[in-house]
Amino acid sequence: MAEMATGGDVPTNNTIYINNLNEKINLNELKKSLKAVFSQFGEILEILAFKTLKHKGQAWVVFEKVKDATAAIEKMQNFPFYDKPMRIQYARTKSDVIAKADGTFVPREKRKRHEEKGRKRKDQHDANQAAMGVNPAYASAYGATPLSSQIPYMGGAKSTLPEAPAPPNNILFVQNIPHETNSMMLQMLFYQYPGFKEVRMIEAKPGIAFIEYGDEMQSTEAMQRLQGFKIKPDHPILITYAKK
DNA sequence: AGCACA
Repeated sequence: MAEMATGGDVPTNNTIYINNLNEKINLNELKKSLKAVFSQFGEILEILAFKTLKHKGQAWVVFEKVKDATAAIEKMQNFPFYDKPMRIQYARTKSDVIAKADGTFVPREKRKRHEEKGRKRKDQHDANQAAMGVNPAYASAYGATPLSSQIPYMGGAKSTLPEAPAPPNNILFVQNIPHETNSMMLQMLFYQYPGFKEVRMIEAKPGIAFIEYGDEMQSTEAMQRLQGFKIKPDHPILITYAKK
């Protein structure tokens, strides 16, 4: 039943386990950036990260659907995140949110490693197995918003901007960015289109950014794909060419 | 390196 094609030697799971994360980044920002990075693959139920010795530099991202976790592993493996390549695998065990949703959650006791260990392991294993099938309990509980539905496709029609549009440029000018957005989030968004070079945000001017691509064809493609993208609900970004 | 359930 386990498919081993991706993410190392661990069977598929709703949850991805990420390590080699930059330990200097504070947890809130880290989680926000992870959310920004991985939301493109599907609905995320939860992101967990801890700063304890044993768990720093690691995070768990729980997807509603296993296939989204699979896509995330394939597409984001070794992605340079805060200057370090992410290492991504499936998590070894099912996340509590998932177990709760499919009815297989068994509260775990305080860690005791001296007694009944084998037996508890087996119970956990059985619970995991029991949930491997279809899980209608949570399948419809979350309204995933596919990336495509967030992107108003311009369909070749000229966008009628109030001001004279700038001529094509390999650098894009992005406006209406939520103020809590950081450059890593934007990098994640724009990196997925070919030719991506860099993101530049101006500290003194929140809400805008410049995104550079190798050439105009590439910047144009990215602009069309990400035009109106909502980093935050009811807050579509506006992308134009930067002025030369 | 390190697989959790703040």
